[in-house]
Amino acid sequence: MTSITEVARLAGVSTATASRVIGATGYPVSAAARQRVLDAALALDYVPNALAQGLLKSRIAVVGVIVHDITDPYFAEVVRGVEDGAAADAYLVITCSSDRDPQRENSYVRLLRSMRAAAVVFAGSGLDDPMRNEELARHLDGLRANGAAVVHLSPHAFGAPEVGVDNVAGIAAMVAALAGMGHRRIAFLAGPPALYVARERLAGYRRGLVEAGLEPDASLIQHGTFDADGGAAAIDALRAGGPEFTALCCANDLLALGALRRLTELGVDVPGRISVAGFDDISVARMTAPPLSSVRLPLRELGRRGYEHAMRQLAGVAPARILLPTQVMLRGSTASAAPS
Amino acid sequence: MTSITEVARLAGVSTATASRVIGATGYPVSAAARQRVLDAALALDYVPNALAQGLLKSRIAVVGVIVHDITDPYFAEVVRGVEDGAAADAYLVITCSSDRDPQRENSYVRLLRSMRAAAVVFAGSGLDDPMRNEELARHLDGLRANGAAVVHLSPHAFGAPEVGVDNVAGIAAMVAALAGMGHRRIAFLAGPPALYVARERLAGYRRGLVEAGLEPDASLIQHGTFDADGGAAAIDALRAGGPEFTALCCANDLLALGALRRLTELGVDVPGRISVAGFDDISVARMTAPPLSSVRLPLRELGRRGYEHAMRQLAGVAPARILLPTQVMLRGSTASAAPS
DNA sequence: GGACTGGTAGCAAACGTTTACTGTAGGGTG
DNA sequence: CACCCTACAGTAAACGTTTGCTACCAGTCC
Repeated sequence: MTSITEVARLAGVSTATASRVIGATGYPVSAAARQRVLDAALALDYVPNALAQGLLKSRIAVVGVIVHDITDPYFAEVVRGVEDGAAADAYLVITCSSDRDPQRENSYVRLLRSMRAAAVVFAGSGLDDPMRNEELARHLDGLRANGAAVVHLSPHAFGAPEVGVDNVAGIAAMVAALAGMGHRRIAFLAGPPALYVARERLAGYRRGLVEAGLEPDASLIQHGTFDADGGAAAIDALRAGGPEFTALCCANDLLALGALRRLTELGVDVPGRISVAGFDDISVARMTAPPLSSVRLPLRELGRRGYEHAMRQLAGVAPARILLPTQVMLRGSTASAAPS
Repeated sequence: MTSITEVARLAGVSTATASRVIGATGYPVSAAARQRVLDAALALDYVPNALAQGLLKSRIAVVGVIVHDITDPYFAEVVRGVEDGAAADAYLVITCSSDRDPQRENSYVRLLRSMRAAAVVFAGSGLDDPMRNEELARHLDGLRANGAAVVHLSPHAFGAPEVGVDNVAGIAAMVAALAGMGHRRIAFLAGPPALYVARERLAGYRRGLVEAGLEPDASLIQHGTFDADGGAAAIDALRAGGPEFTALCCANDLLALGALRRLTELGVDVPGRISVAGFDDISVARMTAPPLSSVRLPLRELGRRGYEHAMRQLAGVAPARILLPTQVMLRGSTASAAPS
């Protein structure tokens, strides 16, 4: 493991000079010495020790991303976006799948603190859980005390995300689109009530209904887990409950995919009998049959902007909050309401 | 940013004693001193500096995973598996999406070397590209010279994976299953010819044909990119070429999903007219209509075992190679060959 | 009573960098 | 010629740990 000391020795200079050449600082070094150092570094296959550098700076070129589960396409996209930004600066990205378990999340944050990660990006939504949030608050303070940047990409207990997505407008736009197709009874799969992002989306649904002049009906709203199984279960619950509806709007794509699968199993014609719409527009949405109508979220961009926001924080600028726009994508899973 | 020095001062002991308490080494410390140190650490919210520890050990508790693209469900699963293993040891996982670009891969490996990552897991397959492989060989040597463990999860230029999946047997089993349904003309979407893993899967296809007593026919094999667009394009090419076939076996699920989508667009009945089978069994496979028959790969386990293999390398044991078994999952996209 | 032993504790070096500070030489300026 | 400034080079301290070595103390054994 070659160190800068050996490079300096081979080049016949002090470690200071070697460091100044390698680090490409502006400090003046004679052309001859510079060349000798460069040659030596190449000959010895010298790679600087980031730990030593980090120790000195109390910060290493690493960003942690806390996600629910990297296996969830939503988060994979976001992480990729963070990576895109990071790669440009030679930063590395640490992925932390917390499964929304407060304990795991805390232990990840602690590890990131211990390695002096330059920034921590919370990709997922916060959970309304006083116990958890108190502990989280302590950790956030700790992170910031360590000089790390903290960025949220979803609403959380302590406020709005620094960089986020306009969930309310997005869902409202989808509801408007469905209403525009003649749907009057639009059910909603809302996900877990404790998840702040799910609440925002529910609010978007309500706003969409109001704007379309439709009557809210609590029996049309189903809560549950935020994944495909939750979507399937919600279908069963809705059908058991008996409310009539011709369209189903979902708080995310996984719910919609699960609902779609269950409806297909039950022999319900989509979109003939029921239109189904998702939210997030993960890449799978295009691959189902029928392809899923959804609301496109610029997830990769969200990640990249989150990274950039963090870097600006580190640079001392306090950047403005950003809400990225969404886009309704109508595909085969939605159609005009059948004339009743 | 509290250091162990402050903890020691508050506890009224030397840093050595504080370190021995915090580090939970076996070194004897009196109960009184131990308690004072613990109290001080808690009061100051002390978090050890992993950079300083790493500097001393020339190694930090971090594993890098080189993937093609974290957005590809195959790799997301593998990364999650690595995370599962790592979490148990309080290791962190760095995700590196190289897009199979040699230059990006090399720069990631260099960064991982610079931070003295304890291990690097290459999740994706190698590419038959002499230039690239020469440079990669240098980096692997560098990694090992740094004392890092190196694990491959797919075949690569320098040999078989330390922990892998039985691609040949897997595809052969699927071909056998299709043949068992009466299919005699089975086409194959093979992916990029330069990718070692694609070659293995092609070999599995050939072996499956031979074992089923079927005639190989080069016109039934389509190469292309390893994603959904590649699958769609391959369908067009096959249909333009005109060879008859009743079943389509794909070297991975993304190819199959793209093929399925294109066939649906073209109004071809799946599985009535053509059976379609994928490989990998990513979670989306269950969500398409019809649900995709595929070969289940224990991807998450692959990642976890890869991590464990790396840890054993670090511990000085030279563990045996492992080939994980696969499982054919028959779903709605495959059916008996129509009597011709 | 002296030597030894075992349990604790601390000193200080080492890991690989960066950088403030000091030093030196040479050239320009008054 | 004296002075100062600039360009370059080196010394050494500092970052926060861990750990080998030494030191102290109280028993214990002969």
